[in-house]
Amino acid sequence: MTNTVAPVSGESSGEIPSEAVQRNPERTRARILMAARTEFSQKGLGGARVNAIAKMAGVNKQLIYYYFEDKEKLYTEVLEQAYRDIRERGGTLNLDALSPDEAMAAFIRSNFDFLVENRHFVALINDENIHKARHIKTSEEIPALHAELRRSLGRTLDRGLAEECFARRLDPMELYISIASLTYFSFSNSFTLSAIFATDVSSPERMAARRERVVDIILCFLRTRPETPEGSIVTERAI
Amino acid sequence: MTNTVAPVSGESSGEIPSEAVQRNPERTRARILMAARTEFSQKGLGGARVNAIAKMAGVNKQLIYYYFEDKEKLYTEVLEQAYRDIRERGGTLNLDALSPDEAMAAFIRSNFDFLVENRHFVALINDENIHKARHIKTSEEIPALHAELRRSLGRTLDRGLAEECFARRLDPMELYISIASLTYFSFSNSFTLSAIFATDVSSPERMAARRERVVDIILCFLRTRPETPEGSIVTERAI
Amino acid sequence: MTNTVAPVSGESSGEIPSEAVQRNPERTRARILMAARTEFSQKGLGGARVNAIAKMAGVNKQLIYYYFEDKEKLYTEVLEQAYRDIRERGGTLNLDALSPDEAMAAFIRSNFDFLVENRHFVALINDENIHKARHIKTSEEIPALHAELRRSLGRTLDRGLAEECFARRLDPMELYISIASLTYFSFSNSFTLSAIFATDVSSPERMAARRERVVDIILCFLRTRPETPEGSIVTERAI
Amino acid sequence: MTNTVAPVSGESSGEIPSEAVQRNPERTRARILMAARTEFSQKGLGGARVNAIAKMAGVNKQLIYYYFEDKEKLYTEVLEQAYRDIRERGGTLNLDALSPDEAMAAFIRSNFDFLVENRHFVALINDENIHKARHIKTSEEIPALHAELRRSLGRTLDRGLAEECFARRLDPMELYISIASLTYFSFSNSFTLSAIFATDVSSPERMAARRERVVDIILCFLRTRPETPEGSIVTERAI
DNA sequence: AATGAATGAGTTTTCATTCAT
DNA sequence: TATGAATGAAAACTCATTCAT
Repeated sequence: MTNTVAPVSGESSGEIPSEAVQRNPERTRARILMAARTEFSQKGLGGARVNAIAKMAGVNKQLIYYYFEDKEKLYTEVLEQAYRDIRERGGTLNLDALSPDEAMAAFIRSNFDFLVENRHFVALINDENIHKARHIKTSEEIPALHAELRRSLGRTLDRGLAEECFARRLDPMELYISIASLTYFSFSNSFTLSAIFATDVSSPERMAARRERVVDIILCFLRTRPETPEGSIVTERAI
Repeated sequence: MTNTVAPVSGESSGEIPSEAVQRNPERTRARILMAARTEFSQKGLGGARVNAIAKMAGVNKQLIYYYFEDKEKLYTEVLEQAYRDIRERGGTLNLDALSPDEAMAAFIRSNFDFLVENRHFVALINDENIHKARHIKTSEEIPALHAELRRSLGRTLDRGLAEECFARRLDPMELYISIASLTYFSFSNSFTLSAIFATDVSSPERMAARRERVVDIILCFLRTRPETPEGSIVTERAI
Repeated sequence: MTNTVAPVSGESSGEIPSEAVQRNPERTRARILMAARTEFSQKGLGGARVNAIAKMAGVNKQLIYYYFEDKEKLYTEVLEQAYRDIRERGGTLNLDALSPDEAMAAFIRSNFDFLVENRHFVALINDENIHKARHIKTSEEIPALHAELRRSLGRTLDRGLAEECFARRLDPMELYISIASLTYFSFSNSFTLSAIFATDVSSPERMAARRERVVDIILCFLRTRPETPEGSIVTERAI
Repeated sequence: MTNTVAPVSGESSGEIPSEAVQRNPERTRARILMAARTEFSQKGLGGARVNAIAKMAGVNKQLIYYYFEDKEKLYTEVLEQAYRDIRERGGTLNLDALSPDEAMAAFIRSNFDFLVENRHFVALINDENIHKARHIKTSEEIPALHAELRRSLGRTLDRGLAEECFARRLDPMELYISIASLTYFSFSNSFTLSAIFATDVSSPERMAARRERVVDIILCFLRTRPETPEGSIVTERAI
C-alpha cells in the first residue's frame, strides 16, 4: 500500500507534477506557492479558490494553512515573490556596463520580455491594485529593491547627459513609470483593447513591434532637447 | 401596514439619497447601476456583494434581480455604461476643428481628465481584464464607438503629416494604445507604484505634471522624423 | 410541487414540530431560539452545532444567520431569554402580599421549582460562567431585572425585622446568593455529585427533600439572633 | 542538524518554563497535565485546543497523544487529579482532633480556601457537569475518596450530637452538599452574578465575608433544634 | 522520547439566488 | 414595482489526529 513512485496527486487537471517526493517541506511549500500564483493571477484574490490551489499543488488543503496561515498571507507571498522575480531579472542586467542609450534600450526590452515570459505578473499586479496595494504595502523588501532600481536608472541618465546622447534629465522614477506604462499596459489591458478594437492586439507580431516602439518612444524623448515654454510646445488654453 | 411616505432606504452609510420616491422604475434602475458601479470598481466582480449594492442603492436585493437578471449581467451593464461615458466625453471634442498638434494635445488631456474625474473607470477596466474581457466581448456597441475614434485619430494624423507638423505616420490604434498606456497606467497602478517606491505617486502635483509629460512624450515622438535602420537607433544585439 | 400542509422539516430526530406554517417569521424565530436553547444547554457554546440547531428547528441553516447574525449572538439571545424567564416567574410572586417568612419560603420554592421545570437553565448559566459571562455582560435589561429583585427581597427583609419574625438584617444580594447557592448547586452539580458519591443525588425524593431543606436552612438563619463576637461563635484561630 | 542544547519551547506567551530539559518523561508528562488543566478550565473540553496545550506545555503536539492517547483521556486525567487534590487537602485536616463545631468550621474554611487557591477547580467541575460527568463516572478512585469523607463528617456529626453542641443529625452527604453549595456557587457563578447584579461579587472583601457567612449559616443550622411539623415552620400551602 | 509534516472530516459563515406576498 | 423570508451550494478555515523520521 506504500506509494513510493506515484505522486500523491489530486484528481483533476492542471496539477503541477509532484516528482514523487514525500516529506520535502521546501518543495511542498514551493509547489503551493506556484499553484497559488497561477490561481491568483487567473482569478484574482477574491475569485481564487484555496481548494483549487491545493488540488493544483497536489497537496492537502490544510497544508496551505499550515504553511501560509491564511489565503491573504499566501497572496501576499505570491506578490512579493513576483516583484522579487522581476527585479532579480533586472539585476542581471548591468546597465552601467552599456552605453546610456543601449542601457536604456536593454532595460526596456528586459522589462518587456519579462512580461512576455511571466504572463501571470501583470494579472497579479492588476488585482493587487484593485485592493489598493494593501498586501505589498506591508513588505519592507520590495521598496528596497526599487530604491536600487531608481539609483541604477539615475546613473544611466546622468551618463547620458554627460556623454550628450540624452538631451534632458528626467526623474528616474518618472522615467520608470513611463516605461512601465508603455510596456505593462499592452499586457494588462490586452483583453479589453482587443475587444473594443475588435482585433487581437496581442498577436506575436504586434507585440514584437510594440516592444521596439516603446524603445523608440522613450529614446526619442530622451534625445530631444526640451522646448522652451515660449517655443512651439502646445500649451493648454483656457477652456 | 403599507408604507407610502417613508423612504425605503437602507440602514447604513454610503447610501445614495433616495428622495423618498417609491415606484419610480427609471430612477430605481439608475440608482442600482450607480451603486453597482461603485461596488464593482472598489471590489471587483468577485469581491462585490449584491447585498452591498442593494444597501447602497437603498433598494431591496431582489429588485436587482428584477431589473438585471443576475450579478454578471449587472456587471456587464456597468462596464458598457463606463465605455459609453468615456467615448461620449471624447465625442464632445471636435478634433477636426483644431490644428493637428493642438488636437492631439487636447485628446490626451481629455482622456487624462476623464480618468481624474471618473476614478471608478480604471478599476472597472482593470477588473474586466482579469476576466479576459469576457463581459464586454459580447457588446456590439463598444467596438462601434471605438471604430469612430480610430477614424477620428486617423484624420488628425493625416492632417499632421500634410501640414508637416508631424514627421511620421502611425497606426491610429497603436497611437491610441500609447496614449492610453501613458495616461491609464498611472491611475490603474498608482497603488502598487506608491507602495514599491514608498511615495505617493498620485499626488495632485505629480498627476498634473504627468498629464503634461504625456503630451510632451507623444508630441515629441510624432514630430520626430523616424531614423533609418542603418542610422543611430539602438538596434538589439544578439545576446 | 407546492407544499401547503407538510412541514418543511429536517430529516432527523428531535425536531420541534412546525405546525405547517409557512412564512411566519415570528414563529420561525421562536423555533430557532427554542432549538438553540436545547442545543446550547446540552453541549455548551463550543460544543453546540449550528447545523444541529437548524435541523432541530426544522429550518435552513442560513436562516439562523439571517435572524441572529452569528452563533454567539444567538447564544446571547438564548441567555437573555433564560434570565427573563426566571425573573418573570419570580415576578408573578407578590412577596409583599405574604408574611415575611411565608414570602421567603415562597421565593425559595419558586426558584427551586423553576429549575425543576427548566432543566436547561442551569446548564446555560454554567456554560456562560466558563465564558466569564462575556455574553450577558453586554445586556442592559438583565441587571435592571435583578435590581428590582433586590428591592423586592429588601422590602421583605425589612418587614421581617419590623414584625420581629427575622432576627437579622442581611444584604438582599447576599441573601439571594445564599438561596441561589443552595438551590442551584444541586442541579448544576448533580452529575458530578452523583458520580463521586456513587448514588443518584437528584432522585425526585431527594430533590423534594432538598427543596424543603433549603427553606429550613435559610429561615433558621434569618430567625436566629446573630451571636456577638465574644460569644460562642467559632472564630478562626491562627494556623 | 540535531538540537541537543536548545530548549524545545514554544513561541508565545503563557508557556510553562521548560528549564531546557529534554528527555525527561515524568516532567514532560507533568507539564502537559498542568497546561491541560489551565486550558480546560479556561475553555472547557469543547473549547480547549490541543494545540494550545502543546504550546503552553512547550512540547510537540504529538507528545500529548503519545502520553495521553487522546484529548478526552487527557481531560479525564486532569479531572481525576483535581479531585485528588481537593480531597488530599481535606485529608490533612484531622476533624476528629477538633471539637465538633470547630471541626465543622475548619472543614468549611478548608474547602473554601481550596477554591480560592485553586481557581481552575470550579471551572473544571462546571464543565464536567455540562458533560453529565461522563468522564469521572469511570473513575473508581474518586468515589472511594468521598466515601471516606462521608464517614469523617458522620463521626463529627455524631460527636456533635453526643456533646450536645449540635441539635440535629443530618445525613453527612446532604450536609456536605449544603456546604459545597454555599462555598462553590460563589466561585462557579461569580461571573454571571457580577454581571446580573452589576457589581463585583468576588472582590477579596466580599469573598472573605462570604467564607465566614457560610460558617455561620451551617453552624446556626446544626445548632438549632428542628421544629416539629405542627410548629411554626412555614409549610407550603396548596396553590 | 520527541518532532515536524500531512490528513480528513467537519464547522462556521458567506453569498447569489429564488419564493411568496 | 417592491419586499422580506427562505434556500442550497460552496467558501474559508479549524481541529483532532496520524504519519514518517
